[in-house]
Amino acid sequence: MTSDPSYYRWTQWIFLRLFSHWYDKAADKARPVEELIAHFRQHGTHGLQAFSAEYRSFSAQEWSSMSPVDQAEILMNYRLAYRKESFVNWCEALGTVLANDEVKDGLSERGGHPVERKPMLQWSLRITAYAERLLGDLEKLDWSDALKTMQRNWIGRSEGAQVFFRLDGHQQCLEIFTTRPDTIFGVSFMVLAPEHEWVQLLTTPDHKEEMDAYLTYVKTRTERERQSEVKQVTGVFTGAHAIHPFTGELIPVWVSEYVLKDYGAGAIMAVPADDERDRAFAEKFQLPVPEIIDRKEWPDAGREDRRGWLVNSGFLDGMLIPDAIEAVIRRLEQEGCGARRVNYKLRDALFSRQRYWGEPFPIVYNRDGVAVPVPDDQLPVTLPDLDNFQPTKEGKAPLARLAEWVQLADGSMRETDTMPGYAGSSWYFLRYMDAGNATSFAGEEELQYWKEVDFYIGGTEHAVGHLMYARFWHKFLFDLGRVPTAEPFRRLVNQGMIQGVIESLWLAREKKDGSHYFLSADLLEEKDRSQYVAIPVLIDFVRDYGTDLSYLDGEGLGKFVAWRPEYKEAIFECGQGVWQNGQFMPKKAGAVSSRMVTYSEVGKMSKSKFNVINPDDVVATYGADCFRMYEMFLGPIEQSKPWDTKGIDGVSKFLRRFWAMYVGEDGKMLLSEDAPGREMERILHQTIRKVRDDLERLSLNTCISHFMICLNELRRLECRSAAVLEPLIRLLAPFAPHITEELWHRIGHQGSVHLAPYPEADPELLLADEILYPVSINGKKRAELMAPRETAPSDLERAALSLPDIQRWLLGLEVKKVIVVPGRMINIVAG
RNA sequence: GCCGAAGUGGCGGAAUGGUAGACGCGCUAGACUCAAAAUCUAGUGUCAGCAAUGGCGUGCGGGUUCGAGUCCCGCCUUCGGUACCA
Repeated sequence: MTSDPSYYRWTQWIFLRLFSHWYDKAADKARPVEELIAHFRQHGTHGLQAFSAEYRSFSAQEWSSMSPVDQAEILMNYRLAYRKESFVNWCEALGTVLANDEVKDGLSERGGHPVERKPMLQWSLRITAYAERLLGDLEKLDWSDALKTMQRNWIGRSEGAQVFFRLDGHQQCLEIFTTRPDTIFGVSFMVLAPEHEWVQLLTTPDHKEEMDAYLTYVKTRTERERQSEVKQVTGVFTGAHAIHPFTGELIPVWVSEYVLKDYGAGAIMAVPADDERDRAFAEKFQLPVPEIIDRKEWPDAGREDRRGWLVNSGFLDGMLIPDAIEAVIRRLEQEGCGARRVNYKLRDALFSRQRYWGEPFPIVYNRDGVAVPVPDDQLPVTLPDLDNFQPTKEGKAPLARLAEWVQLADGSMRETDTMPGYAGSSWYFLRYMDAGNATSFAGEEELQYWKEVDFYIGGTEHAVGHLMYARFWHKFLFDLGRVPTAEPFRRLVNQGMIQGVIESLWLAREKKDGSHYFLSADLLEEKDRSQYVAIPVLIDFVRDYGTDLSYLDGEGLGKFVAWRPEYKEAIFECGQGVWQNGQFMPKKAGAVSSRMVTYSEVGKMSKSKFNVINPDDVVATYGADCFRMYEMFLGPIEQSKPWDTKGIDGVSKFLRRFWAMYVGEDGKMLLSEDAPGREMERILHQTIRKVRDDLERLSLNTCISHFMICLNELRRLECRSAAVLEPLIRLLAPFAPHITEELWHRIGHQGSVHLAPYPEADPELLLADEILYPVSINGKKRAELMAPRETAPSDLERAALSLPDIQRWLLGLEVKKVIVVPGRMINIVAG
């Protein structure tokens, strides 16, 4: 649906709104760019509180004298959809950009080619402008705490200070962010991210060679690796020095991959005395570690507890940490070399993809290269047909191949990147409210009627991706007055993931005799594991799928290399022999067939893992109702588990028996108008109550078992009474929508069963006349007692004590106390 | 490391502090059938016993309680999330 032009027309439309709006921090909402331009014209940047990437100030006059190209560039700093240089995982050999998922240990998952971090001009969405609201509004939502915590951590708000350090021999000041400005007297070095724009500028000639080598090394490392290998400390000295704002001391400036470009200012002041990473770095490179916090009074306190007295810290000496933080910020502000600052871990969302399948951007570039929106009345910009979906040699998106599509008559050129999957998925729920609307993404009246999504059931895998983007788009549309609520999803429950088994082959990192070399999983020893990369295999090729010994036979290997031509000539070491180019060469006589064991692990079912099981097959065999009920029956909704059809027959039997209750083998209806027995009514009403209760707490698996129990009992009673069986259809309708609808019509109703009222339990009919009491001695059950519902506790006690079994057990014991819980149990305390 | 969740038969799982293992799968036996499938009936935690019956049983060790899978304390294990976040 999101890939249909009549839908993505509105995705493009929303994108253009994002493009033409900026975030006003004073009003705390998005406003049209025209208003920003008006402000620039009158006041320049004076008095402006806007969310932007760079802080630049200019006067009204300076603005007016700028060229249109320069003005456009300035505006890009403010637009909510904007273009900037971003780092991507570039794979030269494949000529494409890869997702973090597709890169393993610096090599592409496909083919094992080197991948490097490369800056490219990309569209991004300024979600960071909404960070505070995305954080604050979480409070109002009826979501699980686990999910809220995840979003909070992802947004990662931290309070601290930005500090500017003058640089020795340079004009510029180096900006850093710290949550602990009080430790400023403990700074013994500075660290820049390798991508920091001043690395080249600051590196002195005698350190240049070492720095270039280091930067080359860092390029081969993905962000994920840089963040996961905590133990290895690497870095290079630039040769430059910063000047301490209070002491005037010279502080060496280093570059290290442990500092990330996109967080804070991309540079830190390192305080080895109070930061583990800084300390490890100082130890490795023998930098001083000045002590500045005295924690003697709080021996158990960690860094996070912020307990301690400041020492060796100039004017901060003798202060407690929280007081020192306040004092130092005040002083930094007075001296104009720093300010209080709130920082977020959340980063702007990369919105460009160099792929074919995606919504085209409704953007053209004029002769000056300025991005210009396609007018609303020319939307949608549709995805043109293409016969080659590869990126171009220069790394441009596949659409760039279509010169006649890209090049417009007036000399301007179309954007050739496409939008990512989450573009369409960020607002689809709004389209459901008014799917056919041709003049708006959804009509105002419809939006007012439906408002937001009352109840959203989704997997945790969307916790910080989809759910964050959708909230952001929704808030933006709310600012525009286009949706009535500030949040899209009021209540949210995380269902467990249906997992799959991921099957992979081990590929050696090093080629053997110039060929790719795969090793059967049963032959790989633990110690050699780091020398191999797991290459996922389409599970259709695998024999004994899901077992420890799942494998590819010769046929499977043939399919594998046909599917992955880059491994056409690879060597497959199978143990008993070697398979290559469709031939199996046994090592010794007697080995007949190849058996390439795959590595199996339970994980999410995902297109990228090639382990998706299509429910169509199950639906074709068992029907959609059965599939639906079996999924419910599997277990608690929030629990993840691998997909397994082992128990599906039970549900299938239930549905067939259910049908057989109503319809005879000759197709005739079996219902009678006879008055139902009391027991039948009780069974029905107890089932109604239990199903309603369990539905309320989303315990769907127990609902299904209540239906099974109900059916078993009604079958035992040979129930045909319409007074019982008619409400039962309505009760089952949400669980088995098709079969119930069919039965509903067969028993003579016209409308849909799904519009009929849901049955309510009659409390009068719920209670059984007799209750079977367990009789325990000291908490151990020794006998049972059947008694009428209204029996008084004292009578129950007498009856229990007189049971023969109980008398036998009580021989030689003294009864000390009898506990009777009416309707529940009887316990005799004896000793 | 931190945060979160969970440990119950051969398996998926059930149990407001009150009969542990509901319901289903699987398995065993029987009925129907020439036979099989399908269907139906019965049994199925474990140990001892022909049986009646009894002992033991919810990861491990303690505790609270008339009574603990459930509550409390301490451990173990597994799964999920997350991490050079300055």
